[in-house]
Amino acid sequence: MVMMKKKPGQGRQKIPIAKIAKRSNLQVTFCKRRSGLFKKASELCTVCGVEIAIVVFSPANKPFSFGHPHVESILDRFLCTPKPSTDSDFTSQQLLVDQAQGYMSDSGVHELNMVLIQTQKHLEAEKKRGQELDEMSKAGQGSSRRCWWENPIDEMGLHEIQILKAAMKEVKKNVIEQVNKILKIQSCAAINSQYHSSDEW
Amino acid sequence: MVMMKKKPGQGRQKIPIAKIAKRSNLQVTFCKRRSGLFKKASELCTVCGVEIAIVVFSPANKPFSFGHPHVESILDRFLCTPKPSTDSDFTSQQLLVDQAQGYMSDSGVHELNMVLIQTQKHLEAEKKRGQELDEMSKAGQGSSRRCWWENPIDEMGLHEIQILKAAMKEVKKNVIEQVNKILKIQSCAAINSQYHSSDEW
DNA sequence: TACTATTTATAAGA
DNA sequence: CTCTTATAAATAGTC
Repeated sequence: MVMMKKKPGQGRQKIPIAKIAKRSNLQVTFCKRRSGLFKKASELCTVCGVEIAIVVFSPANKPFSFGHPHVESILDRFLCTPKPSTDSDFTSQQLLVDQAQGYMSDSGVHELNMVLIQTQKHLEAEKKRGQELDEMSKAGQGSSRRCWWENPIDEMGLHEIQILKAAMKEVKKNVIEQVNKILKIQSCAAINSQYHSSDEW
Repeated sequence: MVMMKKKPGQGRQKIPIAKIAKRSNLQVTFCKRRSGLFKKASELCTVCGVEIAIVVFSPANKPFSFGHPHVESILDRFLCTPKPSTDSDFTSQQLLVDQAQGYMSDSGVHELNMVLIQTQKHLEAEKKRGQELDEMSKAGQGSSRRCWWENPIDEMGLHEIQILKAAMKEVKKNVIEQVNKILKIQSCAAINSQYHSSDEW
């Protein structure tokens, strides 16, 4: 920090190594450190050009989140990524982008990158959609021709109804995701069409 | 930090306020700052006794994650929590552009093209697979089959109808919101970063 | 919220 | 990756 004046304050005290603070300080400390954490994340995004999502539940169980470019997109991507890892572990799913560690640069690279990014988003969407269709197909091959949750509700038992109720939020989320996918695909297709006319890139 | 010796090193240099680093330093910087970020998160967990999950995609698109107690439990909880869409969120529309122009722009055009082509091939494959699954799903359903929400209402009990009515109302509202949001973003041709925080605990 | 004394994080270099 | 060092940045305690 920048210091301009000198006053006999006591400054930052010794390190309370860990554990908990008293509740009077807990709220202040949480706010400060959460702000600091999000700032660090923001800097990391900017400096290194990466995508980060942070979810924090406050001492009062209030959700706080940071995300660039978008919390949910990152979480979706992460949750759809095979990650046989444990917490704080570093998994890696090498994407094709890794092969693009090049040296020379040229005009039009920016446009290419934009197209690549859009295409990869499109790919992710298609992959996920494929997985979902896979699950639907798998489920439809059971003893019944249709999924259990597609049955009329009055044919369900109490347990199924409860599950359905609990699943409504999931349904809502999935609908929203579908809309996002469609829109992404449309925008991607539009951008791609601009470049498909060129034979060589 | 503890200092015991003095040598004419150059120490921490001035603040590269933001933007991007050159690729030689990018990897190192990313590792250092990611470590620092996770450490900060860990401290926040311990000191304030809260739950935190962080997901980071590296410059090479490798997923890194931190979570206490568990990443997925926190993400699940967050995704199931009604999201206040109009919290204090800041947007940095330049981030994606900067990212594309910076980190990836030193990739060769040829390499980028190769990556793009491969990605598009992959995309086509996924699309085709999705269509096939779509056909299977459609065929398996038959004419008598339809989505559960398309079932005649008189097959449902009154209580279930009320539940579904309320739920679908929610779905509709959220979908509209999401669509408007996405369209707005697309019209700006920018991707924004979100910073959701609740003022109350 | 602001300020300050300190602690902590980290950019470069070896 | 690890270690060192000088310096930038975060923050605990206080008002």
